[in-house]
Amino acid sequence: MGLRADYVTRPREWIASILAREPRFLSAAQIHQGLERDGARVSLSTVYRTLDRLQAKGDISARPDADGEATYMLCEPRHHHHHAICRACGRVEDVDCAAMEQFAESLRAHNGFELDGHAIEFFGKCGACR
Amino acid sequence: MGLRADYVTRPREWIASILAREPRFLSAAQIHQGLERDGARVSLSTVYRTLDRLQAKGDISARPDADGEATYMLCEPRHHHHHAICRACGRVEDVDCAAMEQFAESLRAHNGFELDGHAIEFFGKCGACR
DNA sequence: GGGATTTTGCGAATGGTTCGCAAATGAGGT
DNA sequence: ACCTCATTTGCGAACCATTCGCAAAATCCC
Repeated sequence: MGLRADYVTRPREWIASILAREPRFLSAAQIHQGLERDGARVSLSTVYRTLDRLQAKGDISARPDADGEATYMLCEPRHHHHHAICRACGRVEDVDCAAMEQFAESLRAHNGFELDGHAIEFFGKCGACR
Repeated sequence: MGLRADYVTRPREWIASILAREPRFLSAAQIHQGLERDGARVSLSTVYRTLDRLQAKGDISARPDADGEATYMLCEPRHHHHHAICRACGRVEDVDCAAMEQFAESLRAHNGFELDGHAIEFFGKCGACR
C-alpha cells in the first residue's frame, strides 16, 4: 500500500518536454497549444494540475504576465537570481544578484526598510533579436 | 457640442479619495469594499472603468498581485522609480533607481542584453511594521 | 432650467482557472 | 502477463475577476 505516489505518465512527460525546450514564460493555454501541435492530446485541466504540481516541487517558477495571466518556466527558484526578458521573443536569461547587496544596504539606511527579498525584471532585446 | 468631455462625478471623487489615502496597491474589489464602508454606493463596474481611466491618464500605476489579480495605486509611473512593498501591511515606499545604471552596464557587457527598461520589487518590513 | 453628452448601474457575457466524478492509466506484486 | 488498487486524466460544470450592452441618471454648459 504505497502512500504518496508519483506516477510517470505520458501527459507529464509531454508537458515537461515542452517546458524543457522553451526558455521563456508560457501560459497554460500556450503549453496546451504546443501539445496539440506535437500531436499530444492532453486536457487543459491536466496542464494546470501538472503545472501546480511542478511548482509545488520547486521545478518551475511562475509569474503573472502584464494581463494577470499565469505563466510558467522551467527554472529553479531555489537558488535566488533574476531574469532578463527579451521584449521581442520572450527569451529569459538568468542574472545573478551580486550587485543587489549594496543596493539593499542603502535602502535600509535611507528608508529604514528591512529587506528580506526582492524581484527584478529587465526588459530589452536579447543577443539573438538585436 | 463639446467633444472629449471629462465629467467630475461623485463616484470618481470617492474612488480618488480612497486611492489618495492608501499608500498601497488595492484591487478593484478592495476599493469597492472601502467605498461601501464609507457609505458610498458605487457599482463594481464603475470602479473598474474609473481605474482604467485613471491609468490611461497616467495618474495611477497597476500591477497584478501574486495571484494575478489586478491592483492599483496612486503613483505617477511617468517619473521612473521602484517600489519597496511591506510584506506585513502592503505599504509602498518609492525608491529611485540611481544604482541601477551600473548594473545595466554589466548586464550589457556580460550577457549582450540590450536593456531598455526594468522593474524591481523589494519585499520586507517597513519602519512602522518592524 | 433645458438639451446634448457622458457616466452609472445592472445583468449578462467572457475568459482564465478550479472542481467533482467516472473512466483510464501506472505501479507493484503474484 | 494478469490483478488489484491508488493515482491521474478528461469532461463538463462551477467559479471568479473583468468586460460589455443598454436604458436610466448625472453632469455640463448655455
